[in-house]
Amino acid sequence: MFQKIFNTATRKKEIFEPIKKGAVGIYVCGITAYDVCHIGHARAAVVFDVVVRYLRSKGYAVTYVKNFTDIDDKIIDRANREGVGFKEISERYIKAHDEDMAALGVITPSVTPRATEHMAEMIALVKNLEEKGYAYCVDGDVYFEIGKYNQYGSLSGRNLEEMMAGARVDVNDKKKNPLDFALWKNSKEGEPFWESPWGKGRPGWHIECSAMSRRYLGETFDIHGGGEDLIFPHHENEIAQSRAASGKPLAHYWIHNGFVKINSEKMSKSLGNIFPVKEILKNYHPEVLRLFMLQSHYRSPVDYSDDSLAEARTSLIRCYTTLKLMKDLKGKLESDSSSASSKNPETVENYLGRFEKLIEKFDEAMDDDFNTAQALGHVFDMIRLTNNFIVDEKNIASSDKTRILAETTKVFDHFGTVLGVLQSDADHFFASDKETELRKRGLNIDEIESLVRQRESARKEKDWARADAIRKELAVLHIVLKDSPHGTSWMIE
RNA sequence: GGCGGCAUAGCCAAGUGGCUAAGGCAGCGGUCUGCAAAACCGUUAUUCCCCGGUUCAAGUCCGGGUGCCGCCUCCA
Repeated sequence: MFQKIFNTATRKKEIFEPIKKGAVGIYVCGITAYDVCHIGHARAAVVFDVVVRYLRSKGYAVTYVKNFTDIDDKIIDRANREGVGFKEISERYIKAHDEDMAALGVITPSVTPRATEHMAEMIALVKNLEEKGYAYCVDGDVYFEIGKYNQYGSLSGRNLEEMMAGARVDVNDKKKNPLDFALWKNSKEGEPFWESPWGKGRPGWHIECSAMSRRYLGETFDIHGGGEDLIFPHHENEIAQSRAASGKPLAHYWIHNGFVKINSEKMSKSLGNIFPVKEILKNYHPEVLRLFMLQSHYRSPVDYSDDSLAEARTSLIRCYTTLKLMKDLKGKLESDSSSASSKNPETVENYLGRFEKLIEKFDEAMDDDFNTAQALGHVFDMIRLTNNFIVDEKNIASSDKTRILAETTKVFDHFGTVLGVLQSDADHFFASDKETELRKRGLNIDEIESLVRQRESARKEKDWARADAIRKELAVLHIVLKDSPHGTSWMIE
């Protein structure tokens, strides 16, 4: 099957053809390190994480570059407000970013370049543009002259007249055209600066991505990604700079992820509805957040709310319940020496055949522009099928069970590796979930366990009235009990 | 003002010309259970915002309307 990708540049799904067979170069715009990561950053990170994971699972050697913007107005502002150097701010938030990403199970990109470590490349690029006549210097600022570049607007589907009519562009009389953008900025008194042919200054925002993608992936590479808000002006400007400098296309495929809304509203500082990743992860297992995001297509907006995460948690519990059943059955099989044969040998082949089919369907969904929502549908089909097998288990010979279990494990490994979920041991997952829920609800584990023990002794004495009274008491706290021959376990609903 | 997107069950959400409109959550009936929970089985959209059109065939294409949203300014 071919990999299809919706290319923002053409607004169509296209068949993906890498420049170099078997290899993929992908550049994604990372964060500006001036604050902690919020759920929007998390979505972008998870989306491209899954893209890279899937391409790798298909055998591509993927070089994934995600940058850090570590010098910029907002970083300087924050440093001034706190009375510290800009480096302290950027270091702090890069570190926080790395912690969040690790917690979310996001695989570290192949290269994570920082703007400040590529000054020479940026200066060379700006110089190149100046020499070619695409850039002009005014008072130590260098601007890109869009009038000299006739393809401006190709990515975002705008033309110059429309944008001029829009008129909401910043007023700056140094520029020949209001849409010209800064490649290099003269540094003001007290601001950090680097020496350059235009005097002391610092890079404009867009130039770093052009310089760093070129350094690590070449003049033209396969995929460029980012949030949909970056289409204009950031990516438009990147294309203009790079293409003007090299005469070649910057990237063949442009992928943009949709936004996260909060309770149906746009997330914004003024509404005060920014959710830092760290806050969310206090209340939910990271895979809950991943599952929540992957249940929608990456280009659609997702609407974050407590209810929607709670729902995703329930779904994830369904998955881990099955993984736990598998684990227990595996344990049972190891100490089982019976050699009875299966009642219906064809059912065994039937299971194996259907597992195979689900892997194919999963991959087909992922091939179709990374349709994780559809792929998850097949994951849940696999959950149901595995549960069927577990119900059916008594009729199947041990050797066949072992075979089937090995196969289910393989299937879930594939799904889990691609989506970055189901990566925990089932018992660990439930333990961590229980801990999180207890903390969130302010419940005391000792009290609960004491009641559970009291109920267990009541049950031994067949004092059902007492047992049910305790069940009811715990139910008020949203605690659900599960009796089994080996004792009673509980979890929080 | 310009550009673009979305509208599918109680909720979330796939599906972009053709077998029975995925999947999750919630609900209902059943099996299992001392009672439950989990799991399983069955069930829940004669229909995809509205009106017209194209077609043998449309949720899916075209035209119009209504509603919601995003971008055009730093933003994942």
